[in-house]
Amino acid sequence: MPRTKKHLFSKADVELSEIAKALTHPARIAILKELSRRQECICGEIVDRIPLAQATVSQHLKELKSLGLIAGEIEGPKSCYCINWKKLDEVSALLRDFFDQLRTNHQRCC
Amino acid sequence: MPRTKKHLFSKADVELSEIAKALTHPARIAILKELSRRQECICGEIVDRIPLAQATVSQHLKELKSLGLIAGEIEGPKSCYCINWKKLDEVSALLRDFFDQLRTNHQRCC
DNA sequence: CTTTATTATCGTAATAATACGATAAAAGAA
DNA sequence: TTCTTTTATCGTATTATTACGATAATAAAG
Repeated sequence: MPRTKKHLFSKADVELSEIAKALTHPARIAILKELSRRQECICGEIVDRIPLAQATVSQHLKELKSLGLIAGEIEGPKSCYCINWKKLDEVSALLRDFFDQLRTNHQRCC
Repeated sequence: MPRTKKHLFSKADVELSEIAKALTHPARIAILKELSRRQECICGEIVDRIPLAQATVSQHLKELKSLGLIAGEIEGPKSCYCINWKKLDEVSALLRDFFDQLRTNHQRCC
């Protein structure tokens, strides 16, 4: 029955919800933190740091990549990921704007 | 097979992921925006504004309530919701801190 | 060329989220 | 009391997410 009804909402609301989805798993948060801590892009060191199977970590990396939050380059057998700071700043700004907007609208309530 | 492994992550990462979950559906974002626009708490006017069945909207309200982002009081047949600004500010701060932390760690990358 | 190490993808199973009709619950109106 | 309005909950169907073993793919090492 549940064909999703998300298309009935505004573009802005859908976009924000997509962004939020990136952060709904602690593994993806941990991956972003780990990547931000490194001077240089790492590869499968991430796998060692995340308490999940290699296949699962790879899947989370793929999701972060498809959202544009990280970039990955395959270098032979290894592959190398890093944060897409431009995108991350955009995302951060969108979330900040959302909360600011709520605050501004706020007039009086219970 | 997938018994969730979220308990293997840090408390902070899990907490942030729970917060993000509140925003992963455009209906919940729209509800928060709608509530913030009102001077007084409204009730089922939300249902009229959200393009989903009454039962579904009620379910989204319940989720926002269980996360503490909104408060609801039953007043006879009607019920009245409003934003919990204290909680919303906490959530907003946590997200801001997260992005700031990433930025601070950032040293050099590809 | 064969082996090894590293990562991505496939298949699949389990669980969570979404959506709504039907119905219950609650209190005011008739 | 009975009817009406409003909202919450239950049951259930569908879809999405999570998780991992197995396996493919890739390039360097031997």
